[in-house]
Amino acid sequence: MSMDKPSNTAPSNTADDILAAARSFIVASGYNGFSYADIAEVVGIRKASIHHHFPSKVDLVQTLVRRYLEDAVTGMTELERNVPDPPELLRTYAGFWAQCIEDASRPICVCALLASELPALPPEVAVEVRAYFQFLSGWLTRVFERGAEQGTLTIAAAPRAEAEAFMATVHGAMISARAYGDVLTFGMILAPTLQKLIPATD
Amino acid sequence: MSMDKPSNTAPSNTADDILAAARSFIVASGYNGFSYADIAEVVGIRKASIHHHFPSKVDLVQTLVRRYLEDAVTGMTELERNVPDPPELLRTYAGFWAQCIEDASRPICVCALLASELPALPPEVAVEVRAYFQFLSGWLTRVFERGAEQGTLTIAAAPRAEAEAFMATVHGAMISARAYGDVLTFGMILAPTLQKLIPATD
DNA sequence: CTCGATCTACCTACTAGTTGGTAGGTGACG
DNA sequence: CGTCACCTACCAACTAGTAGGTAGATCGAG
Repeated sequence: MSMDKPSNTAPSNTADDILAAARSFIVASGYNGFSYADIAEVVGIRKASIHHHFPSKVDLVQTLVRRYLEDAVTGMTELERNVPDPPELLRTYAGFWAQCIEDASRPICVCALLASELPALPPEVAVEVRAYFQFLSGWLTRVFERGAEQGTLTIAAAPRAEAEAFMATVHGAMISARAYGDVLTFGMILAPTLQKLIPATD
Repeated sequence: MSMDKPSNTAPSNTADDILAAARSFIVASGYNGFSYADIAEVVGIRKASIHHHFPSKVDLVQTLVRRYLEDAVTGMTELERNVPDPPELLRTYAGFWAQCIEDASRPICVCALLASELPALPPEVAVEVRAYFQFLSGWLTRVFERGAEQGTLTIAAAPRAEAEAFMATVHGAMISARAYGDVLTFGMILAPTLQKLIPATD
């Protein structure tokens, strides 16, 4: 199997290209909205070659979502180190997605989209999507707990409930932006949401 | 398989059966998540017969979403006549969906799901989905306007923004409930959301 | 240094099954 | 009679996935 060091023989980025293509298809139309043929065309290889990197579609999407979660974990960890203030943390998180939607680089969260069609997902993928929600909800819960302790966030219910509500609003705002075809909708929705959570200071 | 005849003189309800089957498939897995063969099996007719009622898949889903919107319009109008109080209106709306999710009868809003995969939808369907969002947002905006005038709703931003935020939270909460596989999640999310909007009366 | 074994990344060609959709026929009924 | 609702029997295109082959890089042994 693989005891080799990937340090020198790195240039095979085809697997990453496949994952990137798959992600762009998934955020456009979900798990059933793309085929190996679609990916083959944009990556520039033959359909069968995809199976060399990802034996089945389940493997491909499972890898994709797992990596998506890993990126979220590292991203949130880094964000928290740079920006320790709970209100600023929420603002930065919301601002990140506002930016992603406005420049169309990531018009919606992969896991939010996949969760909406979760009953139809292969179980291997479903479990990864669920893990993403649990991680994000846990992270937000800790932010709200800290904000409540410090008095820097105004919360009316348990931190867990506030975190789930905040996450739901973010995901719903992505969907609304998509429904209206208006990238500014996301920011319009998050503004009052953040305003209610952050005591007026200025 | 049996040729049981609809001896009751009712008009052909096959079209409605097809629409009902399509809806249950769509809420499970989206536009690309079902086929004419799937519908034929649960309705108990042959695949080709569906084309007699709905010439194409686009016709079928377009009819479905249009009727979904019509039902929403009549439902909201009736609701507003019975329950004129803005806070109670929001509570009833949220409670309706909480009930639908808990008894699994409508585990998610058809249009919220379709909106998430909107770029992949046929334009005829996309326009109906957009119309649903516009109607619901408009209705909620009027509720928030009235609540703000009366002082029965505590809003921090423009009624339109509050309405969009509320709608987004409802849709996001549906997705979270689905992601966690926990029907009580929806209610947990809506509780603090409503609490913030409705001034304490006790 | 060279020979061959092995591995990687890709290919052509194919399979079995599914997709939405069509053509044309049949029996019931007013 | 014609219309309606449904049928059988198709179709071309597409689905994920498989079989087997090839060019080139790598590597260890003689």
